[in-house]
Amino acid sequence: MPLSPHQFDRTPDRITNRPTWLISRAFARSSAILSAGFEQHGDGLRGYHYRLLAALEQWGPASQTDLGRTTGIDRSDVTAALTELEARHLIERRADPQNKRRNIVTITPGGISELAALDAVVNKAQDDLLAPLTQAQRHQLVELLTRILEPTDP
Amino acid sequence: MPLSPHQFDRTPDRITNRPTWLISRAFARSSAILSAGFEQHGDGLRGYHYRLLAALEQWGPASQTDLGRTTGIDRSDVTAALTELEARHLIERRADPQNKRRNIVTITPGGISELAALDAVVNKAQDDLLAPLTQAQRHQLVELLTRILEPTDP
DNA sequence: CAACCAATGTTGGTGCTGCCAACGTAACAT
DNA sequence: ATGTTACGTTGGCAGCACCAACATTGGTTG
Repeated sequence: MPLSPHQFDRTPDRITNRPTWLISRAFARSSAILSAGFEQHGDGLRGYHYRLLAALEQWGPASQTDLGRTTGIDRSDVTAALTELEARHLIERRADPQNKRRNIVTITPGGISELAALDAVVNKAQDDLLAPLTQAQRHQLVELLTRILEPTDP
Repeated sequence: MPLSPHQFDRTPDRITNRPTWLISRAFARSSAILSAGFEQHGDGLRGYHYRLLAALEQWGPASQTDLGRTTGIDRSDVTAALTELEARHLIERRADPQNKRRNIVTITPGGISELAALDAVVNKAQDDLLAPLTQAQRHQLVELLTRILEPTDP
């Protein structure tokens, strides 16, 4: 009885239990939740902008290359995202007197409050995503994912 | 001492310990590993093709809409990916006599052996990705991710 | 039966993310 | 002084996810 609907109520085993598949699905859900949140509170800002603002707020002024390194965003994408942030007066770029090829990027007070708003969005996304897990399980998940990511840093 | 290099040897806390961030990084790693593998054994096939072949091999012939439902791929993307698979004679499309708007998609013997090759790539990707984890931890991770994904199916 | 609505495949387009190549300028190394 | 590296910028590409519109076909309802 091919093509009957109840044949399709689960994903293929070959795929379902594979970490790479699960991670891609988790990422899809996570992205959907985040972008929905960004769209609501959206001044058109997205993940890249959030990462950059967070890095700036946490570490203070930095060059664009350093921002790229710490946020995992390519130099060229950093340039584009910063331009959009600058247009909204959320960051400032000024030339480094010590090194004329370098821009020193600073977060503005407006950027800090925007970051706070985005933080709320991102925090809520964590809860939405991890709703089915207990606190201990959430911690476990973070631990495991961290371990996966750690040894590749250098 | 702003802008000193050792200021940047870690990612911002605000981001680092957040599941959405970790998942996005894990996905990035996973994608990189997979696409590297696909490129080596690549006849230009990518994730979509693998998912579709796997679904067909596991469940037998199906309509495109059903394939989309089970693989989580949009109808329009299913169409495109199947066209590419068909050009390589890895699948066949034929009209459903019972329902003229429907295509019945079948995997060919060539498709099955291609799937086997891709399976090897995907299996290796699991090992590469989860290298830092013990078997128990891998199982734990799968369990946690599955739990996150489950309740949103309906 | 006729009129409407739902499903199906197709086309074409969008957005986000992650990359890479090339360029000019500036700093550094030898 | 020369060559090499770092930096920011521009422009492009690929993969994944998603959406809108359309013609065709099937089913449903008045």
